[in-house]
Amino acid sequence: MEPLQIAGCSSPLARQPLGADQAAALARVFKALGDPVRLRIVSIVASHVDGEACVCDLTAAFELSQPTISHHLKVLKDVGLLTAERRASWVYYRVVPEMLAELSGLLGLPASAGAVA
Amino acid sequence: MEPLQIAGCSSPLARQPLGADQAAALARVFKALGDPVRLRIVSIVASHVDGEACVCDLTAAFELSQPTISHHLKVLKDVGLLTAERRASWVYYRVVPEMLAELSGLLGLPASAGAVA
DNA sequence: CATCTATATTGGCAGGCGTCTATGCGTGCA
DNA sequence: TGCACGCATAGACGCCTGCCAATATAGATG
Repeated sequence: MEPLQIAGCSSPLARQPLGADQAAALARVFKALGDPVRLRIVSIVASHVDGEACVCDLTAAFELSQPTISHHLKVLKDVGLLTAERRASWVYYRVVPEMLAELSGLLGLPASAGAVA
Repeated sequence: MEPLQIAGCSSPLARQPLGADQAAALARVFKALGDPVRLRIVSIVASHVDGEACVCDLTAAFELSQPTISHHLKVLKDVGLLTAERRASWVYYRVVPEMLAELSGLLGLPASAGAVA
């Protein structure tokens, strides 16, 4: 279960139809973001001090069980959106900026393709 | 089932933790993109001549039944990623550039937060 | 080693999702 | 008016997913 290898698909969606393989790889990432809790987790981690947060920070932010948060973290890590690092008793998660940038660039339009004034 | 109202959340994910409501609204859109077929549909429509494609163009691009394609189109339309317009016997779909731009801006990092050369 | 804390894994369950076939609806045409 | 075509909807079925309680693992501490 590799974290995904988005070859050179930094071009916008509108340039040419996505291949089946690229679409499958990208869909995994979007699906990971397609959950309110996971979206908030990414946001919390990204906006946290030093860009990292431990699991205890996250469990405190939701009314969900610790295993559930751990599960969501695993999903986000598996698709390459987060990385984990253990320090002492705590595990700190960080976002992978390149991955967000990759998605952002993919969705980004080729300059004023339909932008309303 | 309104197509979503992403108020003024054009700021990057990392600025501050997403509220539960914003996260729920955004997750709907990402979830819609979290399917390989739908991702390819968006890409095909976006890259098609005149930026629009009819259902027949899409059914031809997949080895899936016509109702399945129609279902995916409904999902994409419901979250506001596509619009539909009937002309004669055909229904033409278009992407909503503002929606893609919205997502792109949200994922976009606040300038070189970790961009590798 | 015993134990406590922090996190991960397992297993189970209810609900959601993707797909199909069958059918309905709207449009163009003879 | 009737038929053919393009597309949407309805219903069914199997799989995936999100949630939890229970348990396992890893590190710190005594």
